[in-house]
Amino acid sequence: MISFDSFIPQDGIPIYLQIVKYMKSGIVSGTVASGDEVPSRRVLSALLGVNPNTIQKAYKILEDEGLMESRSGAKSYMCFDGAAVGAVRKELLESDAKAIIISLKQMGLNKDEALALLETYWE
Amino acid sequence: MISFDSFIPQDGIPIYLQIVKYMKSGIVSGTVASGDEVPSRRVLSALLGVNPNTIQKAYKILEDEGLMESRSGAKSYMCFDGAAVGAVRKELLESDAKAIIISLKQMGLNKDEALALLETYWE
DNA sequence: TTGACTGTATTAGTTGAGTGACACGGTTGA
DNA sequence: TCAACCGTGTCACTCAACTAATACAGTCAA
Repeated sequence: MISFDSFIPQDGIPIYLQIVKYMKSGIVSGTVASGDEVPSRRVLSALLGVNPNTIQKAYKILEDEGLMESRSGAKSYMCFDGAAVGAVRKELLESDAKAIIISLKQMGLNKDEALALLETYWE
Repeated sequence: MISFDSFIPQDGIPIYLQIVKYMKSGIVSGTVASGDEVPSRRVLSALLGVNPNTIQKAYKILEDEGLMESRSGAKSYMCFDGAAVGAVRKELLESDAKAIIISLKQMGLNKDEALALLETYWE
């Protein structure tokens, strides 16, 4: 069963997108494996304090992207191959790096200052 | 007049929040000074390709936070002191660093890998 | 079969963003 | 001086996206 212990919601970004990203991050880091059982819509919605439909929206995206399988009435499972992992990894790294660097550059930081900032706040 | 040349819109985040953050980043980096004239709602909306009301929403927030002054019919100007700059700087660094590190940690990267990622994509 | 779980669909409320109109301030020229 | 005009900020209305509330339908084990 996939764990959502380290899921940290952020303001200003749709929850369902955060969930999609969290799952993809898990795929990349290896904490989410193909065949893993996924928490039901209701269980996860109760855990995160949101509506089951919000979870459904996230799961639907993962299903449409071929990373997950759902059957009406039955439990849902992750389902992907090695090529998919590579694609997701590339997608996440590029989008994250881009967003991060935009933020830091707009603040007028140079590369060294940015690296120092990450050092400071990492823990 | 404040420049928006280096404003880069991002998907999934409300535009008015991005504008607020961009202005605050400018305050921190020194490209935006107290007394600087602010582009009118219409001018900036045309420049960014969004609606004047979206700009208005961003400006309203900056005004409510005491960083900007607007008078009906007249031009708007930035207005803040040194203490405000320090507060905004702290706010931005903490929120950005937090968001960045959440993203990277969820992907299972350790500190060294995160620093290497930033090096790679900085340019 | 039955009951408790599962995924799915329909509907409504809140928030972001677009369209248009109004009201105020400062400049210009008679 | 003063009236017209243009740019400015502000507000009310509308549409779409995100989230919530509720009801419906399928699966599986006892």
